[in-house]
Amino acid sequence: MFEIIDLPDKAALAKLTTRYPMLDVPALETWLGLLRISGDCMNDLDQFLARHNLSQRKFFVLILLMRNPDGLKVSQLAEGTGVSCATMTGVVEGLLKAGLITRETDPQDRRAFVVAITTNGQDLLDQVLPQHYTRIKSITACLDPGEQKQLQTLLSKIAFGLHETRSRKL
Amino acid sequence: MFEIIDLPDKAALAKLTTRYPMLDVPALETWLGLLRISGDCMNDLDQFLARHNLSQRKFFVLILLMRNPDGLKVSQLAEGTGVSCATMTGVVEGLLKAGLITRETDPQDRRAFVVAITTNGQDLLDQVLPQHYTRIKSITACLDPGEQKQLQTLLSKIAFGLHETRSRKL
DNA sequence: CAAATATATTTAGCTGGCTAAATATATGCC
DNA sequence: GGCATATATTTAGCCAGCTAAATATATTTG
Repeated sequence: MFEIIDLPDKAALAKLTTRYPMLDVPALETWLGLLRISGDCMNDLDQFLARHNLSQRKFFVLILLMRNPDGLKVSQLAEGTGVSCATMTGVVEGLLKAGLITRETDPQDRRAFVVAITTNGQDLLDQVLPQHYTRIKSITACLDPGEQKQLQTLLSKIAFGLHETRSRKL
Repeated sequence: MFEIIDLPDKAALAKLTTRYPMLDVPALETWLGLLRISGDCMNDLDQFLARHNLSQRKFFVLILLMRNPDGLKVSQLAEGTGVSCATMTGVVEGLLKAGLITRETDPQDRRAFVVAITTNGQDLLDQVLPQHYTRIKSITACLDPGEQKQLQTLLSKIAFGLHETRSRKL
């Protein structure tokens, strides 16, 4: 997790700039601010979910399964939550043990397993998601609708800049 | 790492709202957007640093040591980069092996070690930081100075909202 | 001054990522 | 039909976090 506590102050930044003239202080502050705040949000999410014995990964898997009542293959879960199949095997293992999902062989493809949410799993989501959504509403409550739109626009510009930077192979 | 690939579309969100009426769709979109983009930036940073055989943690440690030429204790490094002392022991181990830092007993406190950056370590930073700062400038280049200020303001409102939410123990 | 407490670091063992290789099954192409 | 290739999953082994307990040294206090 990104968690710089000891951020440079103005004096430190000035010194850095003499050593590294390409340093754009406002750009760095913007970037640091983004990663810092979002890191805090991420930690907060982890702590909230931990109270329900869930990790981010398990939580996302349950949500994906709720959206797909016919079940999903392990590989689809891996792709949908951005981890490898090997990792997803472990996540599925944990959720199975907790009784939150089922895993059955796919009648269409005997290589594959179809994973589906159980009543217990849905009950857990029905308990966690209302709190989760209430928290998210509270976290963003300081932004009026216009500001939320603004933030999303600015973030998408960053996403574009990131994409550009990568395609320029910097 | 936060990495939801399969975000809900409008139809899925509408369905969710009927099940969970407290769901504020724009708030959720704002929050998801923030964590998504910053997750992408984080992955990008990891990949960039990996090309120089550095992790985020090692990188931050080297930067802290550059800012503190007289060296820092293991506990100070742990605190400054947001990990436990136990974890920092491992990070220091790796940096020692790579010849980027030194570790000597503190003459003032024989329980402690003082860690300092070596010439090799500084040379590595002198190679990595210019690229790093150039990349950050490029990533944020789509935002003019006013927009950068705006983004920072909006982010600090989120930080405030997060703090409020936590102190309300939601 | 000696005992209790606090601080600095390390060790051991856990968790949850990862990749690469193994296994099983499907699919495509002669 | 049968071989080559592709896909789905698991296993094994690595890395980097974490906490709790161990060790060593400082500091405080009766």
